[in-house]
Amino acid sequence: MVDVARLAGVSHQTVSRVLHDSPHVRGATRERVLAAIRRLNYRPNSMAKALVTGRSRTLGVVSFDTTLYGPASTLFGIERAAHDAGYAVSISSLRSLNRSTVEAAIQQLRDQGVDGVAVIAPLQEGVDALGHVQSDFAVVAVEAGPDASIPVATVDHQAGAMAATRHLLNLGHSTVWHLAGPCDWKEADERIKGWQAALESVGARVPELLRGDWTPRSGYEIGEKILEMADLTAVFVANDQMALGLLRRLHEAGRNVPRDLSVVGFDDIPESAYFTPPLTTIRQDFAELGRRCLHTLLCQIEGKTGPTRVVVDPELVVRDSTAAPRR
Amino acid sequence: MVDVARLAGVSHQTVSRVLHDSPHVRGATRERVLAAIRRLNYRPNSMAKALVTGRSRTLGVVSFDTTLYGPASTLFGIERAAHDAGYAVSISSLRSLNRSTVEAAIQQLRDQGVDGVAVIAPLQEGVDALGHVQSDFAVVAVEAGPDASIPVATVDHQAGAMAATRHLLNLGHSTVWHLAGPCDWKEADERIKGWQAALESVGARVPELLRGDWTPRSGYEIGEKILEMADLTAVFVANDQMALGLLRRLHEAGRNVPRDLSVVGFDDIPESAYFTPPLTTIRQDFAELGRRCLHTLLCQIEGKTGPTRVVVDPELVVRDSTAAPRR
DNA sequence: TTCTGCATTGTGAACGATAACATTGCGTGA
DNA sequence: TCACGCAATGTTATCGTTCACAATGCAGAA
Repeated sequence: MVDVARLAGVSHQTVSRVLHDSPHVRGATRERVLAAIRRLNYRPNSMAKALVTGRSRTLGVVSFDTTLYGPASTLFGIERAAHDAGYAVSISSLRSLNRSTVEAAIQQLRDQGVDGVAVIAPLQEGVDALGHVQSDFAVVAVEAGPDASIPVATVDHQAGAMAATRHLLNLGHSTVWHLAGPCDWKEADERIKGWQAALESVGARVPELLRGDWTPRSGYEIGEKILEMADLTAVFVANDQMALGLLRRLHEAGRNVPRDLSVVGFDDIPESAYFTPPLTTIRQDFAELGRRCLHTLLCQIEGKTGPTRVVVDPELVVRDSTAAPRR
Repeated sequence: MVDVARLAGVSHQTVSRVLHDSPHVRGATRERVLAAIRRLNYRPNSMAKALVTGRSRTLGVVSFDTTLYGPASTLFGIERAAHDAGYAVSISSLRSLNRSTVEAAIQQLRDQGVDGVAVIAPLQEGVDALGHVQSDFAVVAVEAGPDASIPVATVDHQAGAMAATRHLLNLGHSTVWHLAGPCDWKEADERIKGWQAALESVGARVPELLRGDWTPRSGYEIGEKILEMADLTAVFVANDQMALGLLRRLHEAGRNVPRDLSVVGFDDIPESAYFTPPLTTIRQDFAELGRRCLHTLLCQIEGKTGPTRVVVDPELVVRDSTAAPRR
């Protein structure tokens, strides 16, 4: 910067002013400085700037290391929105999600100088950790369920689950079974609640809950059980990967979906439309989630009052895995 | 830091020495300083440190914005390895991959102060951009094909394609068709080369190339063509998603895989084992790729001579989508 | 005793920017 | 004509570190 100043015959402060479009610079001076900047191929040092301003224009994202479609899509949604807002994004992906790992990740990002962090913390344990971050630091939780003590951005899993369940009930199924995600996952809980509420609202029986772990394998294994249940005509599966495993098991057993059994998934991963049969599912708009999440975070950073709770609506996508029950 | 120094009754330099485990500090002094650090909950400011040392211990990853399994897995592989090496990771995901976007992304990360970048640049255009970064900056290209002018880490796509093709030939197919990825992708090119080489090495006819765009949809659409080809008994598809689309189309037309037609994919996405039928495919070890890639990058940063070309071997996973041809 | 040498600690100047305040020069109204 | 105000620019301190070197104290050797 002083080199630029020298070449342009001004002080470094004037260079700084040109860089910030300050109105207190004469046109001719501005031109000279800009020419010098180009000539020397000068690039401002963002770390020096961050040191003095206390803002790095960098955001952190803590995410759960996974090949799951949801978290990865959310991460990219946030990155895109952050980039558009002129923020850089640092990531920290966790091998295991619990209070100490989440706290450590946040601390590490903070030490690194980020202005705020988004935590993709779908597990209850992850949410708990967030209650304890110092309140002078901007944090937003993604997918943290409805009762977190800090700002949250989330898809409305209950609404999605209700839409899925209602769709099956409307087709004429007397009740709907549910293959849920693992216990400690907030999204799994919310989807269970939505499913229950939909059944109860029409007075349908609430069958025993089935538990998977999000993997196709677990869907396949639960398929074993499902094959033995004579009265089962409709299943709402908590994600598309498990639904895939289930479809596979049913196919192996010679059961026809949707004739013998209707299946609805959740997520709408890119593969779902090409399953056998193409899967009826709930689509989540992760890009929108990322945008809204970022907005919340920026409001906190800038000290503005932003939304403390952001909810994105999911959407039912009807394909060929659902039909009226056989009589 | 001066607060800590004052509390411990030493100079800021001594605090710095304690932080760096310098041997020139008396045990008692060290203890006093450490106590002060704990007492004040002092955290070093990494940006101030970066400003003076010129190293930020942060790496950049430029990736192509996508939900594709490969790039996302590679990113996480790199992040994990970087984290273990004590480096933070900043990401910049591109909407479109061409020379100017790649150059801009690298420049932006550089301005941000990263010590080096890994570019996940599977397109020829992306690779071209890398030829022009200043040579004083550490860059490694991931999946950039074999002829790049800078260090490269890549899966051996040719070997993978050869393994897939040979597997089909060994089953007794007289030749193997290939549903390739889009033209400008290096991985697509390499897989084509491997396929051709495998066919030529046994004197088999090299059939007309089929082109998709990695999406399940394109696999489905090419399926239309494939249905009309009477002499086609085996297809090597350049990724699992397209293979899924193809399987779907074949299923709709009543063709049985593998009885009527054998299919091999590439990637081994988590869903592949549960396709109908479970897909024979080529597995890529993205975690290993990330590790090796990071090692190359760190060697450059530290001025050591590291590998200039890293190749990770893929692995054939045989499932149920391949069989001997009907006679 | 006095000097040398090493272990330990301190001092001041970077690093590259912004912030706050100081200075200069010029047009303007009394 | 002269003080005043404002526009344009310059000066100096500061952010929180590390680096290079200076200074101190004490033990052992001459």
